[in-house]
Amino acid sequence: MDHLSARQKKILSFIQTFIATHGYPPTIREIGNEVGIASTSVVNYNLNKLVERGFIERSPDVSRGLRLVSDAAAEMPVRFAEMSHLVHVPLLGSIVASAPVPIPGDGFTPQDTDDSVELPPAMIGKFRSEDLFALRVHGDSMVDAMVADGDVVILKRQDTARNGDMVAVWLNERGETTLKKYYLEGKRVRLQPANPLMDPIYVDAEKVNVQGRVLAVLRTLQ
Amino acid sequence: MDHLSARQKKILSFIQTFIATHGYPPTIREIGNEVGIASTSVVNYNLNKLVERGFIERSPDVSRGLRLVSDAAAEMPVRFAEMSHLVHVPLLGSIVASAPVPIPGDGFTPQDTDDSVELPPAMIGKFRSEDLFALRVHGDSMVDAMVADGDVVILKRQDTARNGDMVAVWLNERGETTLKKYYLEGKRVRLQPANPLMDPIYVDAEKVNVQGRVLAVLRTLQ
DNA sequence: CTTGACACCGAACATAGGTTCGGCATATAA
DNA sequence: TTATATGCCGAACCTATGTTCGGTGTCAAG
Repeated sequence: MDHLSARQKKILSFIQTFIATHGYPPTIREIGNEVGIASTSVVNYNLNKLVERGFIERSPDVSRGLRLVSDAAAEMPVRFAEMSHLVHVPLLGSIVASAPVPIPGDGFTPQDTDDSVELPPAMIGKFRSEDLFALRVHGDSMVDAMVADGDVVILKRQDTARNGDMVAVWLNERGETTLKKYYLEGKRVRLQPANPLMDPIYVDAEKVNVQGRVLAVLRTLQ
Repeated sequence: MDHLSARQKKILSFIQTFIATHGYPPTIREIGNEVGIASTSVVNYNLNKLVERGFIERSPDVSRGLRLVSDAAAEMPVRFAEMSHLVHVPLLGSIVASAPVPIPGDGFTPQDTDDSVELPPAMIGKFRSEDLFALRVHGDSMVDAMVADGDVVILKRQDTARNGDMVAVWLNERGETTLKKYYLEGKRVRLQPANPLMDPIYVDAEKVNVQGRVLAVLRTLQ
């Protein structure tokens, strides 16, 4: 099966853009630097995976001896997407009301998952893609945030919020994760649902743990 | 002047064919071998001449650090360049409850607008991008469809629907546009809100004008 | 003739960059 | 549990490859 890990997708798209901008392919070390791989052997390892799956070809003992497989264009829309300029955001898991958000670095690292979401660069704005992660919403517990079952939420990892930010918070007193707009008012926090028909809740500021800021919500049907 | 020696022309054309066949540029020694130059320094010398005359560019200390300059590159297969870009969907206008949806070909053509939305190819699935258009939601009239003020809805133009499709419909009896899930039940249509807490409405099948099918909903914050 | 620019050679040098290998986790299979 | 496979790390290894430099021959100008 030609499923690629997030890391391999990242490598592939980096090779593509590198060739486009430089006119020659990147070295193993250049790839490792960009993708965040410490050892050249690991890059080598993943490049061989890409060869096995037919995305690239290599010439042994040749520096920069890489080429993208030419018929990848004609192949599948899947591969079409693999090599585009898209930003890959790791899909870390799911978000439910009854548990804290899985956050990268907190036992969840991007390498742990091979699932990822592709985003147009315009959607993530000026933020670095390393700070971003995605979660799939399960269940209808976020309906008051106008987020439906199956939606994907794009988050930027941060533990503080400014007024008006839509954030994912963990309310330790209630044992509950929720998505709300954040407003600090004195010593308490007003958490305002996105749905204008719903009422806000008020929580003591110390009981609010900001997990991340919501940058986008994606819903694809069918 | 622009004049190149026979040797330099030979070098240039070799670089071109080498890149075309290998996917990466040749080394100095590979060039020398092919063109019949014994010393690497002489190849280096002539390459610098080609740089001076603007035919190629070089990156110092980089193996195979060559690239053909624009017009030479224009002859190269640019297969990956254009396919790597995002799908552009025209943003035709806004969708409100009180007016029919602006549909391409119905007085609204993609050329009429210069605004567009970039999408990852994965999000539009197998559909042709020509059939797609986007609308921005204004106001809170779509909250029962879990669509908020400011969201962008990606639609595929079609005037029929299958059961379960999320569609944009114009209800001429009510004079209202709405986003609902479509279920044909006998001679009437059940229009089910996405929000599971809301109740469906029932409309005579002839009074329902399907404007398009919703493929995705995008919400970007900040 | 001398000088100097031009094109080239050969060899030595330095480093950019691919390859290999032992080891360490984690997960799934036996 | 013990295996086996996968993904990763770090270091050592070695060669592929760009750079430098002292020479040689030619030719035209001073």
